[in-house]
Parts: sequence; structure tokens; C-alpha cells
Amino acid sequence: MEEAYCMMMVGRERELVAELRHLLFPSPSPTTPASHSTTALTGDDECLPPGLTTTTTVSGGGGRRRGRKRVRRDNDNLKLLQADDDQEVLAAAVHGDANAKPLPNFTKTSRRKLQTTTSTMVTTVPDFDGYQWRKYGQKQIEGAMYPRSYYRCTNSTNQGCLAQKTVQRNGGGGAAGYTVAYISEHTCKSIEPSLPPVILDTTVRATNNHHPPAASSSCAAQSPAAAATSSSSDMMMTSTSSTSSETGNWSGQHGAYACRRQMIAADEEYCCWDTPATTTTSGSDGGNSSTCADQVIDLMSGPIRSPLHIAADGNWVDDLLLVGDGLIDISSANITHLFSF
DNA sequence: GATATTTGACCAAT
DNA sequence: ATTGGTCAAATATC
Repeated sequence: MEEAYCMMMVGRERELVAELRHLLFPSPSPTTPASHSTTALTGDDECLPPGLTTTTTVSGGGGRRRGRKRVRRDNDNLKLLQADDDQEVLAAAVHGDANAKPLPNFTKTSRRKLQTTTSTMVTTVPDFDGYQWRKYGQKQIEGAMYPRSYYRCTNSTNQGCLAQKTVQRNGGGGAAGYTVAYISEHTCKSIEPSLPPVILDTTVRATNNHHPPAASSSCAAQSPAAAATSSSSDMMMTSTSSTSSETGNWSGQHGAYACRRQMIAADEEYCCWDTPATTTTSGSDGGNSSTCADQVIDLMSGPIRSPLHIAADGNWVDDLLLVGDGLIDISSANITHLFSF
């Protein structure tokens, strides 16, 4: 039965894969030739999956570019950092200023040249998850191949929304690996409530054999990223791991959501996370007997990075969580949802 | 001018 | 001392 179900879904899955790939990982096209080749210069898409928060365009839209050196406020002897010219920074470094910024390999002029050749980044969609996010930081995490980006809900200022998320591209390898961690719940109203959020997968996993409480185990119970609108609900897979998703809400703003399992991976053939051998469970309501240890092994060994849903209280998972190629410590953060794909 | 991004600096936790 | 998360100046675009 599982097999038949899986077979039945393959065709549909492929369509979805193509659709979502087009959405999330648009391939270079004649209309956007510079997007992939030049945005890398900014280092931005080292972390961001295209389409996750921004899309690229050559139409000269309202993208934002790299910033400038920040002036230290509290130390006059470091005013070299105020230098508006990279050559001054270079001089600072030459003179042994250990706090000087890393040396650029190009002059101010060449940097500007790089900027002008960088394609414009335009936020054309609220977001992958239906909300708009403002990036407020990026950090190279030790051991991670790509930097982690930090986002706040754009309504954090005007509505005091506490929602945050981090996006990190996983290390190399065959599978597309992005891990998105949602921290805190949205307390705002979505800017574009009509735009359908998309769930890629709805797996719940604990690394310490803790099981999530049934009430909060649904992938879509509170996650915007776990949502799909009616337009896509017909594609919803009635997987064991999303049994309770149909009635879930995301802060009550998007109404009922349906989880949709979707494979975003290098190999589209890996379509059957729901097979008994690889099924992950949403907890006590999942009705699946596979152990968490098995799930971990499955998720780690499988080519698909299955999105994860963490209970809203974050309490039932208190270990290091292995996602993709990197460890994410979710014990100290109020991570409400965690996805990787 | 408003808004968003970039990115080095700052700072708290470990 | 190191690391991850955040701040905020600089800057681009609308």
C-alpha cells in the first residue's frame, strides 16, 4: 500500500519538484544571465537559496548592495577603521592593527566596479514562508561551509513582531542543503497573507528519543513554512508525519494549513520518505513506530534533507540536531521550527 | 527621504 | 580566548 501510494505520487511529485525547483532554485536563464555569476561576488547567495527571500533580476529593481565599514564608536585609536578608503585600512593592517578588517583584494575603485557588475537583488516575493524578512546579520559559523544569515520579520519594528529566522546553507554535497530555523512566533500580520506559503516537508525528529507532544507535533501546527493554501492542498500528501497538519494554524493568521511533502533534492527519485524504512514521525499522532534513532540515521544517510519541525515550546528537543552537514544547537535558542531542504 | 542590504564591530555566553 | 548573535554605519535603490 505504501508502495502503491508512493508510485502514485511519483508523477505528482515530479511536477511539484519541477515547480518548486523553479521557484526556489531558478536556473540561469537568458533573462538573468548575471544573477548567479555575479551575486556570488557579494557572498549573499552563499547563504540564501534563490527565491527563499529574494529573487534576482536584471530589471534594475530595488535591491540593496553591500554596505560600508562601520565606525567604532568607543575607541579613538581605531579611527583608522573610519577610513573611507580601503587603502587606509591596508595601511592600518600594515602597521599592525590587528583589529583592522580583513584585507580586500581590490581597491575602492575595483570594488565599485564589482558592485556595478553585480546584478540587482530584488525582493519580489514576501518570502518562501509567506512573511517578509529583513536581514540584520550574517555570520560565518565555525565548521560551516557557508555563512549563516539572520533575519527578522519586517514587522519587528512597526508591530513588534518577535519572529526571527536564520538561514544557513549546508555544506557541499549532492543535495540542496538549506537549513532554516524559525525563532519565536509571529505576532504580526503577514504583509501578504494571500501568498501561499509552501511546505517542503514535514518531518519531526528528536535526537534524544524524546517524543514531541501530540498537541504541538504537527508540522503545520504553527509554522508558516509548513503551510500550503487550498491551491496546493490537493497535492497534499497524507503522510503519517503530517496527519494533524490540516487543522494547524500559524499564529492564527493564515487559517488552516495543510502540510505538503515535497522533495527538493538533487535526485528526484528519492520520493518516498514515507516508506516504512524511512518514515519519520510527527510524534504520538504519527502512528509510526520507527524510533527516533532510526529517523536520525535515515535523515543523515538519505540524500534528502528533510525539513524538520520542532515543537513550538522547543522543549522536547534539547540536543544537537544534525541537519545536512552541520550541527545546529537548538537547546539554547527558542527555535520554533527548523527546516532543511 | 525611506527602506533594505552589507559587513565589520560589538558583546554576551561559554 | 573563542564563538555566535546583534548592532549600526555605509550605501544602494526607489
